[in-house]
Amino acid sequence: MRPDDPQAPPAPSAPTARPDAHEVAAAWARELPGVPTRSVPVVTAAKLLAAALRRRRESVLYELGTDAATLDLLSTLRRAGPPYRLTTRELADRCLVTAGAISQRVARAERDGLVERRAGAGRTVEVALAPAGHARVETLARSVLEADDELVAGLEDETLVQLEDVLDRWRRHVEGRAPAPRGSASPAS
Amino acid sequence: MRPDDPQAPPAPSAPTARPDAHEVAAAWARELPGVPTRSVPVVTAAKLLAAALRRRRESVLYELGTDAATLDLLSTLRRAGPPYRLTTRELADRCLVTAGAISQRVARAERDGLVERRAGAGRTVEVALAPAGHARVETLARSVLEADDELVAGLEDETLVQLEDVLDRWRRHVEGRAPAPRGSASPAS
DNA sequence: CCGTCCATGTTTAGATCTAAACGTGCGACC
DNA sequence: GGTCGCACGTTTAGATCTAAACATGGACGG
Repeated sequence: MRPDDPQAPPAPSAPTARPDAHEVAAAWARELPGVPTRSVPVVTAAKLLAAALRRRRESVLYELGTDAATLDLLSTLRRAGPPYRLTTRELADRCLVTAGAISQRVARAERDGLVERRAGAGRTVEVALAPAGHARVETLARSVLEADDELVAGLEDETLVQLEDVLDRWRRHVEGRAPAPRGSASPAS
Repeated sequence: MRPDDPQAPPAPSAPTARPDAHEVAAAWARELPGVPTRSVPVVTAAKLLAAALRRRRESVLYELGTDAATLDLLSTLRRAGPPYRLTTRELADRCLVTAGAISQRVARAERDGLVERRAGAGRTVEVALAPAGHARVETLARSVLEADDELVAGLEDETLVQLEDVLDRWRRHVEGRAPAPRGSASPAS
């Protein structure tokens, strides 16, 4: 993270002509008759939604001078509550990435003065929020959660619960058909 | 892509203890009283679903000896129909990645004998499916679409349409609040 | 006590993407 | 005609992740 780096690249730019999922399905049906294309529109919709959420999150974070990986690290420490300290392994488990990735994230955050590393029991390493990191994550978390809140502002509580339920059940169904490795989605904010 | 590489890494492994989204929301509410957490469960659910879909896709492709980027390239050419040839720019637009990424994807695929590059009109470069690539994408597309079909096998057509509709509308809402840059989701198969 | 094994962290190699720096056909405009 | 500038494609630098190679502290069994 380089908060005030003047060399920082410009924020995300304009949208692209998006190929329509139904056209894709139609193209497959035309080119490979007999192949099942019923899944194409929904699967595509799910992917595009997640991509849109991710881009929006990144855009918000870019404005705040940071990135998703750093927020994930800091917010995991913050949510853990006092004394805001976790080992590399605990972080890896909670952030759903490998320990190697945490090691690198911590190195970057430490370089920026946001966290501190100290030896813990045995061979463990404890990562603690530094004062600067604590102040930082407070701002970031509030901004991101408030931004996210806008995304569901127009939705009834009941609608929200139903949507969450559908998405969760579908996910479990998908996971049931193929085990999930570590890494990928950061569930938190 | 290295179809039969004996040095290939093992396929995706076991699941990880997943932090519950409601617990995350509760933790924020506890640590930062007043911050809105209503969005956390749904946003998390959407991300995790997309991650699950992605992992499953990757797992299927791993079995078939390839990867998502290559499939995206080959299937975009295949879906275009005869003569199965597109310029770098057309590919970039349809695959939703930068032209630089396409250049690299094509270099890899060309190295594997799946596509061929030839000069087109002006400064354009045309990428065409090589015979091996054509045969390959046929298998890949069928396998992937059939695997995806299982994911929606238990769902009524009407349910599917409704779900797609909700996801699409939510995505448009999200995109309306923050422009989408290029790159990210591959919509196709 | 000592050796084996396991869990933990870090480091490195490799993959892949974006953004930006380049090099270059071509058409527009004067 | 000549020049300018755009659009295209490639290349490079930098970011970030996973998997694997390492290194090491502790526990447990003999």
